[in-house]
Amino acid sequence: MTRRLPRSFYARPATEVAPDLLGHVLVRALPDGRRLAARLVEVEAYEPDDPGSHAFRGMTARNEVMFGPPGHLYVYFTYGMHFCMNAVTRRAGEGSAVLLRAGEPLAGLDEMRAHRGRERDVELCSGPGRFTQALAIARPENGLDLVAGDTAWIERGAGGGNVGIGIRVGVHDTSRSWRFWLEGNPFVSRGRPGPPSRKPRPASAPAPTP
DNA sequence: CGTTGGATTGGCT
DNA sequence: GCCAATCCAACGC
Repeated sequence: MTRRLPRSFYARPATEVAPDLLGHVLVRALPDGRRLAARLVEVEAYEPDDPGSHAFRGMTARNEVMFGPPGHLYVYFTYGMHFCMNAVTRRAGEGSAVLLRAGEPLAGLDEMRAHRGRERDVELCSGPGRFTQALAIARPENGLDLVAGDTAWIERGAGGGNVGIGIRVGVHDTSRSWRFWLEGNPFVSRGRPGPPSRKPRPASAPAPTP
């Protein structure tokens, strides 16, 4: 039996691949042979013709992996200090991917703690920048093959759980609710959007005075 | 060529 | 809740 997700899994629209990835397990093999693993609990889809996507304005040196064949890892650098990782979807030339935003640590937690400089489990992989740091994924890992490579891959997991759906973090587009997470999972990132967290107060009521 | 702000995080008010 | 950190891609002139 094969545990690794095949190329065909990724060769679909990102909006289909993204929710299907929840519950599967991202495995990272370090150069020294040690393995780290985390269950995917939060992802976001980025499609062609999607103004929120890096691929929207065409291929550049930065996003060229997004336009390559599916099942590869697209890693980019942002805010001058963080890396984010995506699984490339659709067919070569189409420019689409799924951002891996958060994971539940399963194996190699001590390595993750060392990479992160943090102790608590919930601070290891709960956020796109944290996730890449915990798994030691950066510029050199951009473009690696998740299907045929031996550096990182995604294995079938238990899946399951209710899937929460909301707008993507940092993308001001309320018409595309392409953020997916495992409802109630404590390892989901602190991303602001999703369901409204505060009840509206009557307009006539006085503002709360703390 | 200069400016702007980002698919973020962590620390401080 | 607010904001600095710190690089660089995208865009305007």
